[in-house]
This record gives sequence, structure tokens and C-alpha cells, in this order.
Amino acid sequence: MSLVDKLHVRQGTLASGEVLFWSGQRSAAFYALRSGCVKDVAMRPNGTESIVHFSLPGEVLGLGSLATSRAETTAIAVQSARYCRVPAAAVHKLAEKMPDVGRELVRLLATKVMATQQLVASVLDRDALARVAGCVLDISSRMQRSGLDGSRFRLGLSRSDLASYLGVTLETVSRCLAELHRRRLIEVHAKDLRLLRPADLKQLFG
Amino acid sequence: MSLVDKLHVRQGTLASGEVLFWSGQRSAAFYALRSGCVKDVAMRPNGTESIVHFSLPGEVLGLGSLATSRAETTAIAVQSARYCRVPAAAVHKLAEKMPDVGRELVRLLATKVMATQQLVASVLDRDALARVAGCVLDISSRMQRSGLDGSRFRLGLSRSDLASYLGVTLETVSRCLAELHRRRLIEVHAKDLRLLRPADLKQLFG
DNA sequence: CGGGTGGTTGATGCGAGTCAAGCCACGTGG
DNA sequence: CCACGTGGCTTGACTCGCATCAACCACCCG
Repeated sequence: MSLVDKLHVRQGTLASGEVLFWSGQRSAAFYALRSGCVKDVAMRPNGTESIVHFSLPGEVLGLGSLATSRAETTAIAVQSARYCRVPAAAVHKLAEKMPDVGRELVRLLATKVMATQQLVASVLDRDALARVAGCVLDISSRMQRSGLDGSRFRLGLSRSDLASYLGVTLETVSRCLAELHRRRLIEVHAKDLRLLRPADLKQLFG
Repeated sequence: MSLVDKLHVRQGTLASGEVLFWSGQRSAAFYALRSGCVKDVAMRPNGTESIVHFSLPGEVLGLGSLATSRAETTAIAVQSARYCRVPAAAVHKLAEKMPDVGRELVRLLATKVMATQQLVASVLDRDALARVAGCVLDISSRMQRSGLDGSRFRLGLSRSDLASYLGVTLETVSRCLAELHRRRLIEVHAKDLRLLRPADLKQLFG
């Protein structure tokens, strides 16, 4: 039984393009995503924005607000989505009675720290094609972890979202997907994606 | 009074090059760095290694082990260092009596999540010169946060360590530091570094 | 039908990787 | 003491991957 299931939480839905929370907004809570896809956008002083994360069904977002009681990024649905809101205070109160809840939260956070560090490391010293391949594999395995079909899915993010997330341009993303298609490692039609040879994808990524 | 000061902890020292913990090693504990500098290295299947993080005095490392009870990276001292070891079990036990301890730990972790995400975002869409400038500023502000002199310090990391951390080659790091020196934004002699015009550095970074 | 949005594809230039040489500070041993 | 090697750093010349700029296409909706 997972952490969020133990709590009395508020449910909600989002239409595509709708904002879940704004950067800077006062709030100490996180969210469990039930369906859809949500991107986490960091705004820059100069106006440019970059995607630092995206969440798939079964995952948790908004953990940053636990540090400062203030959201550090803006979360925007890229598909219609259902979610549960979990106030930090509720978790902390529950944790006082049930130590396991506290440990679970710590585990959740520590896992995200590591995942993010791995992401940095993996992205930085790879060329564009490997980054795209890695991203496809990442989505696939995250879908599987939530019990969904990891070999055939629809991308929530647009090319330009993916580009920002991967640190390349949208043209490059487009070209790389086309190249992977040409090599028969995947099949892409617009946002529908199918993995043909995951093993070869992994090799390309490694 | 900070979290680690409340705990009964084991102290230790490291010589430059010595390993604090190995990737994969079973252990659920983190470390508070008292002095020196420690790098966090992720090994790849293919043998290459990349630096995902480095810790300065006053900072905490090894949080990854809280997720899996296993270190995810190898921590190596790049200068002789003093540290305190904090077992996860001790924190959790203490947290049961003092809820604030649990919250402090959560805050610590959430802060690191955000910092790491910011790092990704900041590194990805910046050119090499801006990355190096940002890294210098980052070190400077982290030194200040611990009450040290942020305008004049000695780099713990070698050029090649910095290169790995920033996702560029060591030649590029060298050229960028030289360029910043040429522009009179900093002064570098080997590993000794001094900030001359931090405001202009920030502008270059932004 | 026209306009808008998101995606693909092509031509060109630049930034940073690569390869290679050389410098400096260090230590070691003849 | 000097000769020599070694590791960390710098600098230069060449190459290449990706950004940039720009056209074009497919689709949707008013």
C-alpha cells in the first residue's frame, strides 16, 4: 500500500494546458498523478523557460515545495489529467503516529535525488541521438513500472517540450526520431510511438 | 541548531584521493562534510565515469543511500577532509520522538531535489563559457552560505573533474577559465581563484 | 477558404570536441 | 646537481555535430 493511499486527499482533474501550480505560489503539498501527463517548467529571469521534468501516471510531482513551502516550478498538464493533492502537513502529522510513513517519504525523496542526478550524468556526455533514445527508453520503463504497456504509447510532450527537456533543439529531436525510425529501432507517427528493438536502443544509449 | 548536531555521530578524516564510500556498498547513512572537498562519481557499465556532484564544507552527501540502503555513487576526497557519519537509523529513531527532525530531513532532501533539477536546467541550454561562469558562482555562493570567503578560494576539483561535472572537455574548461581571466571577470592561477566582477559573471551566466 | 499550430526537411555556419604539441611543477634516481 | 619521467594544465589546428535560419507540409478549426 503506497503512501498516498493512506492519506485523506483531494482529487482533481486538469484539461490539457491547464496549470496545476505556479512557480512561486505558496503551498506545501505534492501531487500523485493518476492519469495524463504533466510537465514541470522552470522560468528564467530572461523569460525563456525550460522543462526540468515531466510526470507520468503513478508518479509524484511537486516535491520541491516541501523545501521552501513554495513551488519552485510551474506544473502544466500536457494531456488531460487526474491527480490527488497531498498536503505536506497531513503527511507530517501522519508520520508522527506511523514512522513508516516518514521513512516512505524520505525514500521517495532520496529516490528522486538519485534519479535526477543520473539524468544529469546520462544527458551530459551523450550526443543528441543517444539522448532521444534514452528518453524513449526512460518513458517506456516508467510506463511499465506503473503497470502500463511500455512498448507502445503516446507521447504527451510535444517536440519542443522534449527538446527543452533534453537540451537540444526541436529540429534535432525531430531528426533523431526520424533517424531511429529509419534504423527500424522504433516506429513513430506524430505522437504515437512503438518500440521495435529495445535492446538495440539500449545499446545505442549505453 | 542543525540536524546533524543533534545526533551522536562518528567522525572521520580522509586523505586526498581516499574513498569515503563505494558505489553499490551496502549502507544507509549520509555524511556531513566538515572540511575539504569530496566528489561524487557515477561509474558507467562501459567503464567511463562522470562526476554528478561535489560537496563543500558544511554540506551533506550520500543522501542517495536513504533510498535503497545502498550507495549509488562512489565518493572520493579531492582534498584532505573531515566528516561526520550519520546513520539513517539514528535519524529515523530520533524523528519518532522529535517530529522536527523528520521535517528537517525532508526539507534537506527536497532542497537537494530542486537544486539538482536547477542544475540540469541551467547546464543544458548554456554554452561552455556560461557553464563555467555558473560553476564559479555556484561554488562562491556555497562557500558564503557556510560562512567562508566566497570571493577568493581554492578549487578542490581538477580541470578534468570540472569538465566531467559540466559536461564539457577539460580543454574547454581550461579555455573558458582563460577567457574569463582575459575579460577580467576572474583571476586564476592554477587552482587558486578570485572573483573580480561577480555581477558581470552573473550577467554572463543569465 | 484562410490562418494557425506543430512537425519535417534542407542549407549553412559556429561552437566545442578531437588530436596533438608543449609548458610547468613535481618527484626520483643516477 | 642535473637528467628524466610523470601528471595536470594550456594552447593551437582541424573536424564535426548540432544550432540556426528558412521553406514547406499536414492538420485542425473558424
